[in-house]
Amino acid sequence: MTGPASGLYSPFVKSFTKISDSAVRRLSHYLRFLDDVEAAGRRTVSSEELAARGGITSAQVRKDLSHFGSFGKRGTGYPVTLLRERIEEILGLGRTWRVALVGAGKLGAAVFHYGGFRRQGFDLVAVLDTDPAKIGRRWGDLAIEDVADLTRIVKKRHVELAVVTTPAASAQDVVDALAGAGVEAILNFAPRKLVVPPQVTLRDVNLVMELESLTFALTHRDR
Amino acid sequence: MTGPASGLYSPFVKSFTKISDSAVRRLSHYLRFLDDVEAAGRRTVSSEELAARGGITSAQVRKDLSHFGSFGKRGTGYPVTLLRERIEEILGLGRTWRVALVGAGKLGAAVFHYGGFRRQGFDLVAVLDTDPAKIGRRWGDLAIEDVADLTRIVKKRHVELAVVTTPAASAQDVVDALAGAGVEAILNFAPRKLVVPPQVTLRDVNLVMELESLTFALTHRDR
DNA sequence: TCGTGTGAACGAATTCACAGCG
DNA sequence: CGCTGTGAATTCGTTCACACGA
Repeated sequence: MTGPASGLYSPFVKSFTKISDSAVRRLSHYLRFLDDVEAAGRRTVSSEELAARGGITSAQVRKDLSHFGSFGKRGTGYPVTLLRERIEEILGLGRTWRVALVGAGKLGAAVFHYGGFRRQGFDLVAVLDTDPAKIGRRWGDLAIEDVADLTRIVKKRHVELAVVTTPAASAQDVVDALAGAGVEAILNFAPRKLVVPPQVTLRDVNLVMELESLTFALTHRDR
Repeated sequence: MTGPASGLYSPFVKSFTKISDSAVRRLSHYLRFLDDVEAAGRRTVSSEELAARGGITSAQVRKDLSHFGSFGKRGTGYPVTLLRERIEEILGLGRTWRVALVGAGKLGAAVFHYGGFRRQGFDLVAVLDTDPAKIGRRWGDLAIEDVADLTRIVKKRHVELAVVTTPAASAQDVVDALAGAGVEAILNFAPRKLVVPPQVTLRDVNLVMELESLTFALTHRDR
């Protein structure tokens, strides 16, 4: 996909190495809005409308999208369906991703049951835990398997992406195993700073950090 | 830095309205590292060490801290305990915060059982749900209560902060009620863009968005 | 005319580099 | 000497403002 115009779905002639994190998040935003708008039967949408949600300006929307091509029509706006497809493609959602969930506790269960998961192209192919009481139990059409078999399972099922919901203490061991087995990206919910080799993309979600950013805001806002 | 030495615990003569979000997150980072270092019995720590975790430079660390005063000693580094206390104070952790949890599903349970919660000054004073089968059930020393009583409960118990783990469909109603009852900050896990009045600070955690930022990275990294 | 696409201007955040203090 | 604290330089992200095409 990255080279000069091979056919069809390859408009990415530039390398996008400099797209900021916040810009990527905004693309996710636009995507969700486009889903709504499309469901409502609208055919086109303006940058102004895309911006209306969340403190984004229309110029920002246009700039974001212009990094990836020009999808809009002057005087009209953006065609809803096309734009949705293009953003999905940009975000890498034009395919399914094989995901493993490590940690079958309450948080793992919450992730597992979370609807938007499978629907959006994420295919959960394994659930792993260390607890003998949980191993073998069925979650939907998957049986919980032993973390001891992680490497074998990841390799055999070509897991590309993992969600880690283990306790903090075991998280580093788990990501070492995941990285060793070839997993390319990890979403970590364990409240622990993890070290991963450079070829692995890691993202942390940390409840305490989020709460602290709230208490900071409350403490320092001018009243 | 901060103006002419008023006393003791009030070095905040300037308004910190311009501290960036990422800077606040880094403060949380430093705090966690300081906890470790302190537990290990160290007395001082350098900006270089504080930076070592996560792609932060030592200059960044010094700059971050310098916004709030000068806590370090040249040639020596920062005194661990003092710096920890100061960062806690900066983040608003010098007190406890009264928290309500709305949504007693799997995610709510995960948040509830999350250890680092109560330990770090967050005092959970209510758990609410709509499900009659759940209402009345005990979670630890709290009974799950009816969301219909939210306003009364929030007011009576002086809830300042709420964590929303309801399904997407009910999240907006819940935050409307929370905001109406005087809650000042909300951490939202429901996958829905929420509207809150300006005096309420809202933070979203969205699984799909996090996954999309991973698939974007995987799709566009140069191999 | 309307709204995109985009250079140019601006502003915010990070890094550099070094003076100065312990 | 070692390491902080901080202006200056730089990089990065956002907003402005308008030419241009549908």
